[in-house]
Amino acid sequence: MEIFPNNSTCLELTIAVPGFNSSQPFPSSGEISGGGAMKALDINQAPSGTEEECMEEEEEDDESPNNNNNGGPAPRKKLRLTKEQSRVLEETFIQNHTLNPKEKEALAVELKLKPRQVEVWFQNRRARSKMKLMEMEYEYLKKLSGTLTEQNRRLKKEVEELRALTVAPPHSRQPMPSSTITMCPCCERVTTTTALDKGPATSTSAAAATSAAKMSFLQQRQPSATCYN
DNA sequence: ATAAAACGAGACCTTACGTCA
DNA sequence: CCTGACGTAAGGTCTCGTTTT
Repeated sequence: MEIFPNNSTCLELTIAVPGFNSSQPFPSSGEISGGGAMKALDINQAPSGTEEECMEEEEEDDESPNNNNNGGPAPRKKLRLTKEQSRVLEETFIQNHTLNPKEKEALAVELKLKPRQVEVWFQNRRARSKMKLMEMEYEYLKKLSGTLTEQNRRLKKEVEELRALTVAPPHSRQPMPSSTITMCPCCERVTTTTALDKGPATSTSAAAATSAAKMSFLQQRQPSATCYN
């Protein structure tokens, strides 16, 4: 599973979620049209009989038992979409995360729902997708944080070892300034320039060998001498 | 041409209902 | 049967882009 593109500089995430095309996160339909009056509609209807049956009788729900309680606020009834309705909505969502008014209307007719219901379903579906994406993003960043912490720990240890190796014995040489060992934050290359160029300052051959090995290791880590970042 | 009002749509937050353990 | 957790449909509000005045 591909998480971040290598050159990503923002939190744009590309995660393959089953049934969800993340390469087109939330495309705007770009369509402006009427239809705002749908907001006031009460689309609740009384569930009578089976799930399937209750969906068959749309368009007459304004007189449903929900509204028969003498002027008081009608108790909200939970509508459950049928499996088939959910399947069609899901398939449509995979193709496009937003619907223009025509598509919404057509889908509503096909599913025997009201356009407002289709609209709400898509709103909630987008929200769920986003939440799932954010959860995955959170998990990824948590792992990344752990990895970087561990890497940081190792590099600090490495720097300490290098300092110990490159600092001369007390009587033979001045201690090396700490600024001579640096690490480029962008390419993670350790740069040791000043004193090391003059060769190992240790007096014993064993220490010299160790130092040479370290230098060899470092040179492997930094194939080019200069970082232009 | 520009600013302000109006409008529409999506995002976001919240509530309420149905289901299940 | 009761209860709490969870999923989800839907209501309300906010924000932003576009159109109209």
